Amino acid sequence: MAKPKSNEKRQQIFLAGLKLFAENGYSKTTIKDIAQEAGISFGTVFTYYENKAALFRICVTAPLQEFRNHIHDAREDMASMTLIKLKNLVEQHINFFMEREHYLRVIQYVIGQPERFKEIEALDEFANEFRKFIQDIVRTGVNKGFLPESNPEEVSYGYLAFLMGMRLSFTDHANAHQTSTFKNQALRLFGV
Amino acid sequence: MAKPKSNEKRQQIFLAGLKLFAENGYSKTTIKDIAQEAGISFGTVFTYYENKAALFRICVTAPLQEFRNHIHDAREDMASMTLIKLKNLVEQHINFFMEREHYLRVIQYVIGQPERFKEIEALDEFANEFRKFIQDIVRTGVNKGFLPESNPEEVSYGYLAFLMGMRLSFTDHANAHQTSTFKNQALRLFGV
Amino acid sequence: MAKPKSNEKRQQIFLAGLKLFAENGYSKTTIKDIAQEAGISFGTVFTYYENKAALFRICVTAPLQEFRNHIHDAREDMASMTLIKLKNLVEQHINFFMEREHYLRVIQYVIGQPERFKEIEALDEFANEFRKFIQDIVRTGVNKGFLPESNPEEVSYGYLAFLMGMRLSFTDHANAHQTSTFKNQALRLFGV
Amino acid sequence: MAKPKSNEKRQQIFLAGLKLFAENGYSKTTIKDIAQEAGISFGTVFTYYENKAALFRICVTAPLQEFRNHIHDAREDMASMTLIKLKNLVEQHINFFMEREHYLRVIQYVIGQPERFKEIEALDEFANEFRKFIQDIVRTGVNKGFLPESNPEEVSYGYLAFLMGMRLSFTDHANAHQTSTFKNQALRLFGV
DNA sequence: TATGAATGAGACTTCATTCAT
DNA sequence: TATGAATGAAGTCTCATTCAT
Repeated sequence: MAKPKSNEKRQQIFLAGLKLFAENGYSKTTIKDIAQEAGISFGTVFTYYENKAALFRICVTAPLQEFRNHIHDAREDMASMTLIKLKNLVEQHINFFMEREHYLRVIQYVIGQPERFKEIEALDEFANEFRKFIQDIVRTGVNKGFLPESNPEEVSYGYLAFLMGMRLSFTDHANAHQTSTFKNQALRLFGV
Repeated sequence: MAKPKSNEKRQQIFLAGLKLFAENGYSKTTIKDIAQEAGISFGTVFTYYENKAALFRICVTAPLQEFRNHIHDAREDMASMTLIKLKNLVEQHINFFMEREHYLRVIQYVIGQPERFKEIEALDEFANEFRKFIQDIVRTGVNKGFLPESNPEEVSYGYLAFLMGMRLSFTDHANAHQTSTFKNQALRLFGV
Repeated sequence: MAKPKSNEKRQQIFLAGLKLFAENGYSKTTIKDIAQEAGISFGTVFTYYENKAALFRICVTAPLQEFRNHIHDAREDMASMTLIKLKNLVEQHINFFMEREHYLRVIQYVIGQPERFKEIEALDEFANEFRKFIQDIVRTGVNKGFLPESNPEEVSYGYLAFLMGMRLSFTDHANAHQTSTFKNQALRLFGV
Repeated sequence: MAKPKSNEKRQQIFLAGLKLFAENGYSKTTIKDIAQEAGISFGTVFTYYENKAALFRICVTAPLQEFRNHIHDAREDMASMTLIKLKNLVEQHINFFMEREHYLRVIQYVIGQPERFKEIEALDEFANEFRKFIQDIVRTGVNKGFLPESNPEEVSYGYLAFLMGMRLSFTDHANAHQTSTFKNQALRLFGV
């Protein structure tokens, strides 16, 4: 039989893992910690996930779908893209990446160990998809005239670099650094 | 008389630690791994560094001085800053950050766990210093007229974010991604 | 439901620790040795005791209660104390100390390193209590006339010294040395 | 060639070892500690003693000669033994044992591990010699009439037990406990 | 399904010993 | 002879995983 089990508990474990892996890295995070965070006994973790590595893999790959949905929603609107819409999109991206500090760290963890984690392929695929999307926007914007002449690939790499680096550019975790600090700069990468 | 402690060996251990901490994180990296990378016996590591945490601390803080020197050299030239000089500086920064993949990963590791690593203060201090430097450039550039009107603080945050994120924006470790891919985008953050 | 922690196993570890700490001292005794003696895996020791020092602490302090009970039982009889009863008590003490060779050695180990082991306070307290008890007996005996005039404090120190030293006065571990060898001498310390 | 070397340094190491082995036991005491106490480099210890065990062996056996001399001096006087002389002798013994707290602990350490230390034979031999001496005194005293009828063997065991235990009967290391506290009790063991 | 006692691989670290200087 | 850098055996302890309950 598949996995009837309690999906609620499975989700609790997942969220606990996501949080703790992000905060402490893979090795420092223990199954016991995760169980405690999820409010269950550590033995139960193994009821829902084969082992620690399997849980980590899920924690890395599962959230990508959320990112993807974010992109696809906007992609349908490509034909009707305007500068106003781009500005809104950039704001959404910044909020999205700023809020996912934990998850970004997990991703960085995996990028840094490509041989160790095969999940990197899923990340790679997502990054390609995201850059393609940005390149489409640039081309559309240039064609429509609301963006200056640009190298789409350069913009896509630069914009992703910017988003990935935002949360690393300040060490304090106070929420003093608002989206607004970064929004103007992000738009400059589009030449606006 | 016995052989004195060899600074060469100390440096070998340091470089091995820097590389492996960056690649695998703190916990996954073992003293044995470091010793092997450095071509010595694991016991020798303890001849040169009190313990693993002390070695890590050095790996985090020692390179900062190099960064600092980089900045200070340019700072003396502030009065004679021109667009050409800024372009050269940006190119240097990009090369510098792109080459220090290992070290950047260590820094990210520490930023991500501020409670765990007190060395973060040294990082904080450096980041402040770096941003101040960028803000000076922006003000100078605006005054001299080779940069458009800008918010110096925003530029400094955005530029640091960009530099920190560059190496995370692509997962393949091929050296296909040259400085040139990022240089134009970096300059855009200055409004150029 | 899982198996609850077994008090039996806890006791096995305790006894193994008591024996081996006594025979080999603290540092020479390894957790592995203790586990082997207790017939368990070394990891299990840490299920029942936080660490080696904690186990040692228990090995030092727990048996004191047994000593105390021994004393208190007799203390209730103080009013009806006679020479016959004193002789029985001394015989009990000698048997008790002779049988606890292991434990005495642990105590000696702690006494010898007062800065290292704070448990020494519990030992101190017990020693005071024991000497007080002996002093009561001496006073009672002198009052009742079955003991000659004596300095109660001197007797109490001498008697405790004698009991502590018995097991160190012969190096062979044969059981040739019976209680009887020491009983007459112990009574002489009471002036009998 | 034998061992010309510096006898002074050899002696320094010996004294340092005696002190530290006594204070901390065998395992806890490191060669580095001993070297530091002796004011030399730890490598030099190996110039004078083959290894740690060899140094320990010397620390256990060498002082026995001093004990022996103490006894032999008195033995020559056996014919002229009197109660006065016995009292003096007992006082000397008590002082001697009270002062050698460290060394007594080393001896206890060896007694407790008879299989580990072959030096125990030297200890055994000394203990036999000492008890024989005490037995001679008892017999002489009984013959001369200044001691009551006694079992010489019992007295010798009891007296040695008392001397060995004295320093263990109080945990504080203050010098409040003078010889006098124990002298009367020691004499009681002789029936005086 | 949920629990946690039992296990042992593997990490960090200490320290006796060797040996080049 | 004196030194201390280099080494690795061995100890303590953590923690992923198994499995009986």
